[in-house]
Amino acid sequence: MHAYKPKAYRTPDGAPSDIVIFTITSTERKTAKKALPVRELQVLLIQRKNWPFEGQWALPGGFCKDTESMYDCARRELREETGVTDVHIEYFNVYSTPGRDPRGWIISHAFFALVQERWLAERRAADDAADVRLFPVEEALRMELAFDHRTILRDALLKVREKMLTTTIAKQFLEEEFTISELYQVIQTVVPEFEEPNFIRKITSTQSRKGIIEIVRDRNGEPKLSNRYSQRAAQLYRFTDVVPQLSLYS
Amino acid sequence: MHAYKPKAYRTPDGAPSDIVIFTITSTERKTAKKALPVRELQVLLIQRKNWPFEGQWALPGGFCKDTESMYDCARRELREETGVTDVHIEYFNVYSTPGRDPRGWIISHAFFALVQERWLAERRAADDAADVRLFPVEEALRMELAFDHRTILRDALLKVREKMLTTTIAKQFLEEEFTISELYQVIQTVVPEFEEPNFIRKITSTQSRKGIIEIVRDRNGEPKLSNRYSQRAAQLYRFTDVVPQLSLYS
DNA sequence: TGAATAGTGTCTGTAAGACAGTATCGC
DNA sequence: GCGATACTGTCTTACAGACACTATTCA
Repeated sequence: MHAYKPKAYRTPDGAPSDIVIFTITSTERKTAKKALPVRELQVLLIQRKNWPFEGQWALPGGFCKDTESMYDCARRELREETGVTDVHIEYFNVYSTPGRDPRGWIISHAFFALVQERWLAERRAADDAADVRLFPVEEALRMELAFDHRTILRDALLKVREKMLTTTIAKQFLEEEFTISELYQVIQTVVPEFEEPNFIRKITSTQSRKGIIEIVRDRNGEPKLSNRYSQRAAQLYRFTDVVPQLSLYS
Repeated sequence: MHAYKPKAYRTPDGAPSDIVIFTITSTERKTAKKALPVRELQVLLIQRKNWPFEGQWALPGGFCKDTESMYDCARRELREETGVTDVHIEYFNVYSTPGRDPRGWIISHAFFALVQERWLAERRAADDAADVRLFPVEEALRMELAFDHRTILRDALLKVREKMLTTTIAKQFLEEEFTISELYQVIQTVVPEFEEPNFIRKITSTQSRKGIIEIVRDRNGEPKLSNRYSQRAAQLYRFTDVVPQLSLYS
């Protein structure tokens, strides 16, 4: 009936995805023999080797193809930039302020990914990047990043902090089996102001939330312990499939 | 240095925003004289009068211009479709599955808006729409909507339900001052399975959350009451500026 | 024995959850 | 007095928060 005119108006010059890749690095403390490692939240940046923002650090990302969804695009870029597959990747916002990219009208879709440090071991630079590096988040936030990537990084960090406290994404930074101290440390690494003196009581003996983790037992039904970081062996836990439902009103 | 070739690859044919406009309708019960109204969650749809999906119902929305951000676009579309400004509007997801729009490669950005029924009083159809109507959400979810709009509507509803229980967006559906019953009713209208026998105790006398609402007092410092819906006058409350921080771990 | 981690015991005050009871007021 | 809304009283159990105490093992 009505003919559709596809190019009556200007169309975008590209729809990329940008990915804020977070990891937690662990470094052993030399002071003590068996002690909890020092953990730090880091973000992966690449140094641009092309115009615009040549030489500046930027979030990894790239243009979406017409044969893939934004989510596919983000996963592909993550694989191409880091070699990593099968990790937690989540969309969180769109960045579309006019003029945000000197190349034209480019609408960027921001994802964050949570990756274990060991998956990044064999990371490799993509064509587009002169260098790839991890930076502590606090340092990255003080840098002058390409485009509006500092804003994107700040938003991603706020989102991850919120989700760290309201969902079970902490498991992305932990082994399948972990001790309560490790969990506590991971939460504190992402949310520095988090402090909870009676943490172990709350999580293990509070009816309303103890369902989210469970004690690991060996095949004899005996509680499974670990002394990786301690003299006295600690109980191992794992996350269950329970999806916590928080509510203001109940 | 490196010349930038803007049209080396195919670029998107458009980046629209689609808006899921929710409202709660109130209809008086004829049985009783002073009684709480029957409330229902409704969504605004428009009937398309152009190809594609001519004649089918769709979410309001439209293409973004290169002089505005996606958020600006959504607000403009909301104003054009309903005449409404200054309401809660929030971005929640991107829809980009290849083939989702027969007109080409079109990446849609989905927002939801929460609007009071009375703001929709003087709504008017846009050029593009043969008709504009409110549908109960449950009915809209059973309809065959244009494009992937049923998926978008379903996702929006899940998001709004989650936010209804974890943030103070309930205030978008209430007057500045409201009674506890009205608040309870609004929550139940959006989240039908919500039930909380001791609701009034929790919200008014629990240290950890009573900060989110406060008693309204008149200029003499006397508690301000309302008997709009009841024989016995009920205490009026208002939301404070407190932003609730929910946490699994504390 | 001390350092480092991993817990447990116990007490107090507050909150959750259930459910019955009272209050107000128009018809 | 009834119906409809709006609370309050009271009781039991659960949880929060504090803090001292015990447990395990290695250097």
